[in-house]
Amino acid sequence: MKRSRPVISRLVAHAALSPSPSPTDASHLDALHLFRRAHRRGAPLAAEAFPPLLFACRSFPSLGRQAHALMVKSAANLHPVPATALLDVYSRCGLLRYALDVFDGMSVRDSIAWNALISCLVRHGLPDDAISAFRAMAADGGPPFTGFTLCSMLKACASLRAVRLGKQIHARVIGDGNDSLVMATAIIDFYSGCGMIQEAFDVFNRLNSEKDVAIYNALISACIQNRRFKEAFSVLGLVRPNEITLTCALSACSECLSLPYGKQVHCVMVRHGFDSDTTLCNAIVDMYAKCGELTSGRISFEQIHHKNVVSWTSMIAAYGSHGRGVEAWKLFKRMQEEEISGHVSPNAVTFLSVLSACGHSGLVDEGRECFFAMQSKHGIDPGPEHYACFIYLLGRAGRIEEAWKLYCDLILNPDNLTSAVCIAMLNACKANMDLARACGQWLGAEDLRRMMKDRGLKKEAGNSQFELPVAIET
DNA sequence: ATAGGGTTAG
Repeated sequence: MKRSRPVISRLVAHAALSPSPSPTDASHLDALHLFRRAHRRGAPLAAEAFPPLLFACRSFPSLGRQAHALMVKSAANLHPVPATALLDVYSRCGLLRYALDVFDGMSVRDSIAWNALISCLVRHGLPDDAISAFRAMAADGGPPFTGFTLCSMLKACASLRAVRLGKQIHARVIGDGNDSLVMATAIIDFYSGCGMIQEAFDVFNRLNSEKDVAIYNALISACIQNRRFKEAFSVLGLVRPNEITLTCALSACSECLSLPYGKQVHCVMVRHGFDSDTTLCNAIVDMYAKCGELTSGRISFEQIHHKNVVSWTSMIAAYGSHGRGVEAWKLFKRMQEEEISGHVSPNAVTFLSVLSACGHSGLVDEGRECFFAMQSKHGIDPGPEHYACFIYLLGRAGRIEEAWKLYCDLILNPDNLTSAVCIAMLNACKANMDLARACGQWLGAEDLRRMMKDRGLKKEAGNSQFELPVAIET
């Protein structure tokens, strides 16, 4: 069975064909090669072999599926340890369905298996299901909670703004005497997500232990999320920054339109040799674009070693917001050339950015091509926000009938009748009051109220500059 | 085998 069916060989060959753009991927590939050699020599597929193998599969989602097949062959999938590792790989690769199937198939579920499930649900934006799982875990016969469980639950509570449950968990953490930094960081992040900045500061100030950079980052991020930029910058002055600290700092600079401070952060980044961190580089591109320095943004973009989908999308969006639709479109085309060589592919946000850029510049044909290609070529279903953007584009270009037709198809499903869609259609109807009335007829009082509420929530804050009180520690 | 802090749109 070992030599005649070299599944791992094919699996690793497949990995070698696809490019490995980051050093992490490369080391994972090394691990896969090692596994292949052992497997070729006829080493038994012991259950212990799978967790490290699955760890290496994080970089290569298609391999996880094949590792799973090997686990079934050797019955390793019946052991909770490799099964949990498998669940986690599926979760990290965005394969929710497979992850849940693994959990359902487990006959023994310890705390770690439950934790991995809850973490998976939170990661996939299903906080309600995470809470249901949490309650199921608490039911008779379930394994006990651990700090891991409570950390994931705090995240679920933040995304639901479930203040009561979150506070109950906070109380439980105190009752357990769990005063770890990880837990405190999760609690700060929970209060921050619920808009309770004072509570976040209280947790931070009550800590007795030595603080690490992650908890400072959480506090800085909390200030920024709650628009307390001055405080964000003063906390920033208290910590030796890492890549994440600087990324936070940049988002504050972008929000405040503070170019001089953004440049300082850029300098600190270079001095610390953090320029291989793609996320940080993406924030640099965004900061320059938001502060009006499009060319500096472009230069920074070109210098990113391992551009990911966010890098490309940020630059496309930068051109779009500067009214440079043609440049945005060109970059989108170039991105797709890179896609053919296997590096990156556009996601839903990319398409929205392209549609928006085309809309601002009146590129109707390009916008239409983009809208239809996202489904047919890339298998991404447009959400209501894509429809809204496309309808807006068509309306601005005077293609009211085309917009109307799209709108009528769209709202056959009431879930699509979002405020953005209605506003876009009403905008398109400006030149045609009969259509505007027809459009308005679809809306009940509830919808109108919802629309106005949504508009209120999304109102842009005014852009003003202010002096920043401290300098960054280098 | 599971947990904390980060970037993209409207």
